[in-house]
Amino acid sequence: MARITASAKATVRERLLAAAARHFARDGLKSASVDAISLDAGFAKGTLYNYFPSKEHLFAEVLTEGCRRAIQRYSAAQQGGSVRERLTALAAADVTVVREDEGFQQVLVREALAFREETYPLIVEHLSPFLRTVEEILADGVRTKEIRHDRPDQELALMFMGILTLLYVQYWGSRGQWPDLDSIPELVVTTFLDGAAVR
Amino acid sequence: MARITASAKATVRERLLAAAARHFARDGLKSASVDAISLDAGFAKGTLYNYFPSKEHLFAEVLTEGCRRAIQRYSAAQQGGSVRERLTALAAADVTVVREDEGFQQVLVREALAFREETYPLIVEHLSPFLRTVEEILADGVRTKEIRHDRPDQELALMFMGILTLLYVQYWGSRGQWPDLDSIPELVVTTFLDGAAVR
Amino acid sequence: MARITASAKATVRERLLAAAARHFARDGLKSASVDAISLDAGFAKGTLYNYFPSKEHLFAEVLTEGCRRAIQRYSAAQQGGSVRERLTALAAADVTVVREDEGFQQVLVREALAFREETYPLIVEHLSPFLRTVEEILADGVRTKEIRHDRPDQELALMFMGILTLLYVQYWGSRGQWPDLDSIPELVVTTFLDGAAVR
Amino acid sequence: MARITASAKATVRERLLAAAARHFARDGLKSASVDAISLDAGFAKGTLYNYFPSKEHLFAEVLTEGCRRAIQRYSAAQQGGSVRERLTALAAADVTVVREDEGFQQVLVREALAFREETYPLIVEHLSPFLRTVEEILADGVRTKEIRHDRPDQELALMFMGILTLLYVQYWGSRGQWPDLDSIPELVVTTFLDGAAVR
DNA sequence: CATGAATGAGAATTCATTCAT
DNA sequence: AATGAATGAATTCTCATTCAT
Repeated sequence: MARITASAKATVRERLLAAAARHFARDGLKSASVDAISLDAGFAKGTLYNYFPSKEHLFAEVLTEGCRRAIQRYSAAQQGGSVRERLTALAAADVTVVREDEGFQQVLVREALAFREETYPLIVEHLSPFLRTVEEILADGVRTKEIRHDRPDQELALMFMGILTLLYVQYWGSRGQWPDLDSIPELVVTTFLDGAAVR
Repeated sequence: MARITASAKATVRERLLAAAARHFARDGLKSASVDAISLDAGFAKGTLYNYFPSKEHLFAEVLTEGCRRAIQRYSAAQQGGSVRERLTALAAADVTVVREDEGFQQVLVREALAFREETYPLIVEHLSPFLRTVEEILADGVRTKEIRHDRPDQELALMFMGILTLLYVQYWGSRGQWPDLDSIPELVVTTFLDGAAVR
Repeated sequence: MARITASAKATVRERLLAAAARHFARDGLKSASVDAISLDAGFAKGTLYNYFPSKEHLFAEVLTEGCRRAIQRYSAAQQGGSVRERLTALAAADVTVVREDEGFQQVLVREALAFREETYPLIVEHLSPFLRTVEEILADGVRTKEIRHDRPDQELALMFMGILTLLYVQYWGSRGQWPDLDSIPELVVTTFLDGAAVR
Repeated sequence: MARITASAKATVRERLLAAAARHFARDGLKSASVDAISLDAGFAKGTLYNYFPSKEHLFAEVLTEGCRRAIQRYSAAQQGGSVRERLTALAAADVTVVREDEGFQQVLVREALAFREETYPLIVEHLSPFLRTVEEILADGVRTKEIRHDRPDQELALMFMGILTLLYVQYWGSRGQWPDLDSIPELVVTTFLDGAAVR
């Protein structure tokens, strides 16, 4: 089966990555089995090693690929409108990505919440553009007096992303019971902006 | 007075559990080593099996023990005062517990965020008393018009607990950089009640 | 099976080493199977790893143990007598060791002839006392005019050891046809001292 | 004139054999990699299997080819002159072959010293013409009283070849420190004929 | 009870070999 | 004829668990 086209190779690679994402999302790095991943992708176990030198490298590639795809999250953020509108749009873009790449994004979220030495830099690299986008929106909001200025933008941005992450976890954990993906953008924004207190 | 019993010589079982909590918190269920746990507790590895039938049982016991200890979280909640005061007190009590039993609480949080089939019931069992306490406070708040009534108490309570958990994760992940434990009660309450928007 | 006596542990270790020596002698480092060695020694495959951290370490230990036992080779050399008598005695002592530890000595000889980077230092360490003993005998012989002085002692000593090694290899290769072990001491000495030419 | 054909463009098979000889000489049968051999020869790994059915067959072919080339060793032996002169000429011819085909000859020597069942017949087949040539020279020498008659010609011939082999091993092992190739013919003859004893 | 040596199922990884292109 | 992707048997090594002492 030699002389396969470059695109065919890329397809195999993608199938392996996708299977790996599913397994890592469900089982974590340690518990996921290389054999099972390969088999799940439709190949014998040896095949995986023609594409990735080790389980750890495969995991890193899943993370990287997840990040690469997630770039759309923040690049889709629109420029104009109120802070509420822009944050909602950002969250909506994010939800779209998550819906399409559930495995990858689960792995990202799991790693983000685990804070492991080995993957921390990768995760930070992935999160920071998203965070910066949020910070910019918030900074604009402070200027327009939409956002309170008694808490640092960075901390607020972290909270926004945290609440969003939280809702994903809740979504995955409840198997879609509550919340569902579609309601997440509004939920995260109202939670973040308005709080629970009566005004 | 509690201090007297607490300082009493730890039983073998408790030492094993504490060591297990530390290791599970750091390494997770799969990566933690039975051998290392036993050794860390000051025993040979065989000893552990005189107290727990398997690694999985040990993990479950750590979870259970963590829950048992965490009961103080919500039982310490005071009855009177404003919603803000009561939620702050509840969070403060929670922080106290976390500070004392960091390993156990990390394991709980990690499991809570992973939503694994095997441990889900245990986690829910642990969370529900806490959640119900929050719900009660919020229900009181709705009655006193301190809390908005356009969102179900249950969902709001979940968000409160989620934000609290988030701050713990952020605390552990940043190695105490931000936030520190002491600032968490106020942070969670203001985030939850007030939101980021200017009023 | 805990609380085994120290001597029982040593026995297990020795059985593993002996089995390893047999297998390494026959198959070499790469082809020998850790599982087969453990099984051959009468243990399950995992047991070997309670005594040696890796196949390479095991191999090194076999080499080291072979060297340790081979110390008798040269320490048994008598002081007095003619060069011929002393060399014969040295070779005879060597043959005795080889007869008792055939596996170990085969591994040593194989490694000595392979000159691999990894084991070269160990081999040299093992050979040098033997070589020095030969050199001393030869130096005495030069003084007493028994040995020709037109070739460096070191090179002559290397040749002596080489011829001895050669005879072992020939013995193992011919499966004892020629030479047999008993005839080796005289053979090596007459080959080394007298040469094939008529005088 | 031989040089013309020799410098002719090597066929694929010959390039593969040459690469294989290099790798087998360095790494041995087991550790050498089919992949690396093919690549080293300038082909993809599949190509090798168009010429040799298996790694073992390839190894056997390297051995056979080494033997075929080594025929010059003994065929170059001159007829006239003293035993010393004839043996020196034989060794010199041998050294020339070794110098040109180092990889092949290293594989041969390694195998000769390992005495493995699988390759023993091949090795013997290769050695016997060389041995017979030596035996003939020695038999002539016995007749002319140049060679002692108290030891069988066959054993003496084996020792001569053994000492020669030994010097090659020592040359390879010391990376040319001692002896160098040029000095080997005289060394082997003087060691073999004269011995170390003063006459 | 505590111990820790022995166990062996299981996991990651290697690599000679096959075969479609 | 050359290629190199796919294969899967084989191998090393890990570690939870057992159990004799």
